Amino acid sequence: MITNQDYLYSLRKCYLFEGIGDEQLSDAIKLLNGRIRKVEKDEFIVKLGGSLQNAGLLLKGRIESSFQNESFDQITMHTFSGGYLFGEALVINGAKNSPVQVRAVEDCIVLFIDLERIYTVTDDSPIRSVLVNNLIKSLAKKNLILNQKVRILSQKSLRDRILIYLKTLPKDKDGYVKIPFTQTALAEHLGVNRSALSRELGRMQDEGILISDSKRMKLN
Amino acid sequence: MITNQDYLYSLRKCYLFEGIGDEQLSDAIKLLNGRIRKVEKDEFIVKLGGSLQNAGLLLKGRIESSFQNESFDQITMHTFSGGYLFGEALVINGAKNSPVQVRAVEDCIVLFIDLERIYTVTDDSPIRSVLVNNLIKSLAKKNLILNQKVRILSQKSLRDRILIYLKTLPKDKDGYVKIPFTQTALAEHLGVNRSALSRELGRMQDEGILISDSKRMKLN
DNA sequence: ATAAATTTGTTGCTGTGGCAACAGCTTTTT
DNA sequence: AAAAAGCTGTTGCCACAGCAACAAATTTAT
Repeated sequence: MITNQDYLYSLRKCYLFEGIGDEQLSDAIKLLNGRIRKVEKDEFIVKLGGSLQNAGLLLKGRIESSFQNESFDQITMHTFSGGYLFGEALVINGAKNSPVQVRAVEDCIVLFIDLERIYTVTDDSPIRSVLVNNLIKSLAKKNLILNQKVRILSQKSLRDRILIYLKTLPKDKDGYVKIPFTQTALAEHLGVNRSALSRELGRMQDEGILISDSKRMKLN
Repeated sequence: MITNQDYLYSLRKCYLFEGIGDEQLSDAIKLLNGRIRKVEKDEFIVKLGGSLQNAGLLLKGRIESSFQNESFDQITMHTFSGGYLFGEALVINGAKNSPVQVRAVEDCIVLFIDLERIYTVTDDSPIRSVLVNNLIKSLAKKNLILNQKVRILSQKSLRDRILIYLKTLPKDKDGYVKIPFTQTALAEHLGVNRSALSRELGRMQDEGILISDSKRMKLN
C-alpha cells in the first residue's frame, strides 16, 4: 500500500498545496478524491486526440508532454518531474481532442485528482479557498511557461533558440547551466533538427561564445 | 459619462460573467472595482518588459498582444475584440517583466478590474463563486489558445502553418473562411516573412488546393 | 563482460524561405 | 480631390538548417 507519506516531499513541492499544513494535507487529498496509480515507463497517460478524465499530480518519475508536427517530427512541450500538476487545462476545458500526448519517460507514481471539486462545489471550507487560490495561480503560471515556448519557437535562427533556452536555465556560481536532456531530447524541445543542433553548438564553441562539457554549458 | 449599459453587449460576451444575470452585472463590476478607460489607437497598455497592475476587459475596439524575436520581427500572439479579458496571467503572476506588449489597434474602451478580489477575499458571496469558476475556465481556455500558437509555430514548412491556421477558422456554408487580417498581419501571426507568405499563397492557388479572393479563402 | 541500443559528431547535398527592392493597388488622411 | 501611407505581388539571390548516412562514443541491458 502506497501512502501519501511516502511522497510528502513531492506533494510539498506542488504549488497546489502551498499554504496547506502537513496535517491538513490528507484532508486536502481526500477532498480531491486523490487516487495513486503507478504508470510504467513509456505508457501514455493521454494519447494524441484522446481525452483525460482527471488531472494528475506527479509524485515520482518523469513525464513529458509532446506532439508531432505535420512532418512527423516530435516536438516536446514540457518535461517535468516530482510535484508537477498536469492535465488541468485539458480537464477544465473538457477537451475531447487533446492537442498533446502525455507520456511517462520513466516509471512514475501519479496522484490523480478530481480538480472540479475545487471550483464547482460551493461550501466554504477554508482548505478549498486555499486550493482555489493555488489553482488559479498554477494556471496563470503555466500560461507563462507556454509563453516561453512560443518565444523560443518564434526565433528565426537556431542559434537564437539555443541562446534563449540557455538564458532560462538557472546558473550555478561559475555561470554554468546544467542541461537536463540528451542533445537529441534538447533538439525536440527546441523544435529543431538534431544534427543541425549539434553542428550549431559546435560552431558556437569554435566562435568562443559557448563552453560546453557534456551536460554543462556556459555562455560568454 | 460612460455607463456599463453602453457596453452590455461586450460584457455579456465575456466569459468571466457567464451565469451572472443582467441585474447582477453591476454588482459584479462593483465587486471587481471596475474602471472604464479610453485607450487611443496605437497606445501601449503594456510595454515589453513592463508590468500591468490590473487585468482589462475590452469593451470596444481591437487589441493585439505581440512581441519581437531576436531578429526584431514582430510576432503577434493574439488579436482580440469586444468581450475579451486580457492580462490576467500577467497580473496573477505579478509579472514584472512582461514577455509581451499589448497595444490598441484601434481606439478602444477598456474596463480595468481588480482580479485579485475574485480569489483573495474570502467571503461566500454567491457572485464571487461564479466569478472564481469563470476565471478558472478562462485561464484554462487561454492555455489551449497558447497551445494552438505553439502548434502553428512548430511547423517546419510555411504551408503547414497556413493550413493549420486555416483549419482553426470557422467555415461558412460554402466552405470559405474569412481572414480577419491583412496579409501583412497574417504573416506576423504565423511568424513568417510577409513576401514568402504571399509567394506561398500564390503557389497554393496555382496548385489548385486553395481558392482565395481577398479576405476569403477556401481549401480543397 | 558482452552485446545491444542510443547518442553524438560530421559532412555533402539541397530546398525553403528570408531579404531587399520595386511597381502597382488600395486605403486612409487631410 | 490630392497626397500620403500602407498593402500586395513579384523576383533574384543566397544562407540556414533539414536530411541522410555513417562511424565513433557512450549508455543501457543481459
